[in-house]
Amino acid sequence: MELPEARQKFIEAWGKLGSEWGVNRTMAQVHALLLISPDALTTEEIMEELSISRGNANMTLRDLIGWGLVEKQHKAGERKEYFFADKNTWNIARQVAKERRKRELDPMLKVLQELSAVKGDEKNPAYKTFKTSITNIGKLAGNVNKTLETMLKAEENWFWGSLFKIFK
Amino acid sequence: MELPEARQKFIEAWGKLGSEWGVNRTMAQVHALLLISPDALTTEEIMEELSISRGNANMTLRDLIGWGLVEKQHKAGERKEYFFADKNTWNIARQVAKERRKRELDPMLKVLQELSAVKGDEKNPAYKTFKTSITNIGKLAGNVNKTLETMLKAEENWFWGSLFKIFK
DNA sequence: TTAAACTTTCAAAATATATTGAAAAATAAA
DNA sequence: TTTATTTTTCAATATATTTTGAAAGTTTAA
Repeated sequence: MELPEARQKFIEAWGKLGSEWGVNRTMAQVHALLLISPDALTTEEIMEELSISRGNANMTLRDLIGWGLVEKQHKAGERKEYFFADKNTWNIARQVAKERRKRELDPMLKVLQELSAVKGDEKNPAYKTFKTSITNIGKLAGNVNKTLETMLKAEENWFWGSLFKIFK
Repeated sequence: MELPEARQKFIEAWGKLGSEWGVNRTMAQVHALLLISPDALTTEEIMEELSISRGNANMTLRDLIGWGLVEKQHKAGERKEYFFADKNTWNIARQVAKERRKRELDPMLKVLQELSAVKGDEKNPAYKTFKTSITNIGKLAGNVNKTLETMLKAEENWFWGSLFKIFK
């Protein structure tokens, strides 16, 4: 397979994966494009390559910057902005984990906390089941949270190395 | 907080979380409802409680069964079907991990495999960057895959225990 | 059989999400 | 300042996803 076809396929696959994980497809595709581009690209180039509008490109790039996956770059003597993606997959994974924790896990833990204070009659099966489920989900979420905490602090080698030492 | 309000809040929160992770909101809500219900419910009861149509309830329940999260139950002398969710959070997590791996990670690994065979000129920066990115993403995906493999085989205690032993 | 109870299907409608594109705003050189 | 360039905004539009509901299908009991 030649490069242009391979690039196209990767951009498509990354976009599809993103949409399966609740990430806007275009955002995943812009990220994919930047991941395989050696140099920073202009909005214009991104619009061109992915056939998307200026507005879409602009918003998507801001989102990617908000996720900490892309950075602006300016070049000396140039008016326009260039965009560049961190290509270190460990950084990417950590950044995504960090943001999703903040946006989704933290609020969920808060809700579970609130819900665990529900009042009711211990003899009521509906009450007992509710409490048990909430408690168990809370424990799982807590474990996930602690693991993410560790992951965020860790170096890549150490993290996977430790996992594999244990998981044989 | 009293039980009815708490139930409502949980169903809402679970639905929202689902939609952030690419799961149809209604599907997550039906799952939530069954998770906090001590007994198996009929389609009728689910429709009523969540104010959804028969068609929607039926399709959603089939999906949940397809994900291995819900089971049909029949009661002696009854015509209609009852639906029941496994309440063990470890089973739920494993089931979801297993299905998503099959549906998303496996196909992605296959694509990355194909793409790593791209032909090109080692002197071309676009080629070099592409190859490096694909290789690195492939390595990360491989590590995730191995970790999931271990998780799927493991008992809950062993899995988290091992994580924490290492992660202090 | 026949009929009642229940489940499934799926085209149409409703809703939600993403995208466009042109105007307005911001920025920086002349 | 004025002008040219670039970025941002956002109402309108397009697209994608979800939901409905009624008809068709299936199952069981009489």
